[in-house]
Amino acid sequence: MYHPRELYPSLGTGYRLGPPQPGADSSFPPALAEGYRYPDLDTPKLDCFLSGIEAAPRTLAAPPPLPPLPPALGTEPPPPSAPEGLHSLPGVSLSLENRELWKEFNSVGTEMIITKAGRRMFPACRVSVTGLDPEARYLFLLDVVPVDGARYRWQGRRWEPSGKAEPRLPDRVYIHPDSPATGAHWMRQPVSFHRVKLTNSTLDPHGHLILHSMHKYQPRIHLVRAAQLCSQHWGGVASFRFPETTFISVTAYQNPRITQLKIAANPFAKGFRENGRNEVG
DNA sequence: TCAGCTACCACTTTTGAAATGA
DNA sequence: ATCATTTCAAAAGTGGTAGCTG
Repeated sequence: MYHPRELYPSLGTGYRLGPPQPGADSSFPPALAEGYRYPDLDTPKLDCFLSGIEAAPRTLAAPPPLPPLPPALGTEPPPPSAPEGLHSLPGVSLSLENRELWKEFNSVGTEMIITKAGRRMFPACRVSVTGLDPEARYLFLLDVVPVDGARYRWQGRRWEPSGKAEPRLPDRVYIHPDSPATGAHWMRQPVSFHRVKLTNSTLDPHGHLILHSMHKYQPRIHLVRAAQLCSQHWGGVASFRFPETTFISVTAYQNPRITQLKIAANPFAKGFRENGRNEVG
């Protein structure tokens, strides 16, 4: 048993993404790879946790793009039983563990607070995985991508598009702190991304995922078969997204029903429940 | 003027080191 | 001496809100 946090103390944060290096051994045609970014290994932070591991090559192979994103928040029919995704890892599947909670939020229109210092997502993305090679090593990654090219505005009762989206911000990816770990490790128990933090600070120095406020986003989870964090040759890639995890980023909650749901479901907000801070008497 | 953002507040859970016990 | 459990203070995570800003 190894202890990833000791080996890679910087793991669990997000890293700036950059384009594939020329000459990378991509398994996919350039056209399909377009739009997908990879950890930029030039960042000092990444170099930091790479020290001590083998001198790793600097480019990761490219998975193909994901299918089109779902329709407007809160208006879509119930999602299919399986997440949409693309595989070069045959037999591997992911399921959203806290799907019922996500569906509850999604039925109202999920909002996620973003702050300068970084705010966790609630609900968090928690998935269980099957079909991995128990002996092989894998990386688990999470990123958040814009759903469309619109900015949104809360109009008292619903979210409505309100102009063009802000220019896209630098892509970052969150590397699950257990990465890399064996398939047996990942399949042993659900994989939680509850430590992911979202920020609206474009100059964020902490590696949090940078988003624009009042924009609609979709989290994606990527599973990469690779012995090392920065292995030159990926043994395969599977990318997943769950339509019910779509959300709008805000700096303050707009929909009171979302506030109620957050208070009811998030243990840290217990003080705001009726039998908590607001209790009369 | 006002929508959106920030800092701070009170409250809660989580974390980890120290103390204690077997 | 070692390991497991308990205790407790500090850190971190919540939404509310007043005030600021462009």
